[in-house]
Amino acid sequence: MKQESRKQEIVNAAAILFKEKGYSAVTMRDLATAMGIKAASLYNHIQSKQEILSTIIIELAEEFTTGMNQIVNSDHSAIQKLENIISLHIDVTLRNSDGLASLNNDWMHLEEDNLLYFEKMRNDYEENFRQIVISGVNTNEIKPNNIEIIVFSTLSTLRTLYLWYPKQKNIEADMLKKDMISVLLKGLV
Amino acid sequence: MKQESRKQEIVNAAAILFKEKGYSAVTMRDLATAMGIKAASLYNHIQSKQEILSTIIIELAEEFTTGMNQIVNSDHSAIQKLENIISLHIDVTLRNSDGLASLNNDWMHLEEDNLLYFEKMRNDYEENFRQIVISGVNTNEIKPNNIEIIVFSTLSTLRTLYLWYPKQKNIEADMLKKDMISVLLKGLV
DNA sequence: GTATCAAACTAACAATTGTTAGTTTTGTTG
DNA sequence: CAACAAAACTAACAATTGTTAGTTTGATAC
Repeated sequence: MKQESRKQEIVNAAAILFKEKGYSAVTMRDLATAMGIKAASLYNHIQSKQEILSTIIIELAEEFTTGMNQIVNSDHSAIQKLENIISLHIDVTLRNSDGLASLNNDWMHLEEDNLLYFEKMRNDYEENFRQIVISGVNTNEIKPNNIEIIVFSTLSTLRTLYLWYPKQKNIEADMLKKDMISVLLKGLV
Repeated sequence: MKQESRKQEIVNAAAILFKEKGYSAVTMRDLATAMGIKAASLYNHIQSKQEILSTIIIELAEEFTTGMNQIVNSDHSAIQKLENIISLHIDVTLRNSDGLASLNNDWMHLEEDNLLYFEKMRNDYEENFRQIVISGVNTNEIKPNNIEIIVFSTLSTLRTLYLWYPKQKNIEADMLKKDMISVLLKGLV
């Protein structure tokens, strides 16, 4: 469908505005102005404001879920798995850092099924992460610090990448991955 | 003033609601309901919704600024200073984790002077942090990884403490500080 | 018991919100 | 050119927003 293209433009523009002010503070008229059209015209392409939000968030959450599942089902060491998770976050952040703002800050404005679906994906993701850390501790790959603190501190850094990365102009993805692995993981070993 | 007390109750209730849904999504009627009164009655104690937000955020930002200034002006080593910064974040988080949600997610809804004032404090704080890391690298206390990545990963963890700490019931402040210092700093050394 | 004052109330406002209905414009295809 | 669909428009709606004005309540002090 060609309409997909115009809808995607709207979703992308919305993600930028949501990043700046949050979902609730962005009006359909704001979004329309950003697109150079009138608010009512948006509804030729989308069904509701809520649909825009869920399009942004669910797609990203599914990307993370898919990536995490591949990593979990691989036969790498715990440390290698953590390196792949870091790599996953950096890749997704590079591809759609605007949308990640909504995923991090506006997920609670999802409604009904999408809210439950998102929360399940998020919980599963965290639990997979936790199990990888635990297995790493068991195989002596990872120093036996408090598990929750390791999980939290690593995840919070990865989740906040979207805020930080766009500001760093002179860092390439590969360099970033290398340094991030060094800073986040070498301390744990 | 006795009124200070009632105002503080409102501000505290607001911080909880702002944490759950964000500043823009919380209405004065929501807040009034949480206080068990009608929306108009709130205005006997506060001047505007905006005043509530700035009260929450500016107070916290000033706490961080004061704490950071003391640390910067001390004659400790860079590592000791970083340990004190971690300690500062944990103390503030313990005292007011609800308010920290607004500081992190709703600061952009501050208006005029308060917005500028906040942004200046935030920038100064980051710059102080950065200089401490740099001096630590210069004295060989800290491994010479990319400075920005060290600053970002450490700060992002500290800034997100408010999300995580209230969920951990069986961790005391001292234990948390010890583990946090271990996870965040030992890796850098 | 009357005066006082903080703190609640009712009622209403002007502005803004997401959204719908119906119409016109634009560009492409036969 | 005629036909069609995509995509814009105007106009309006019902609901909700932050806030104000004026009034009543309830407790404390004289």
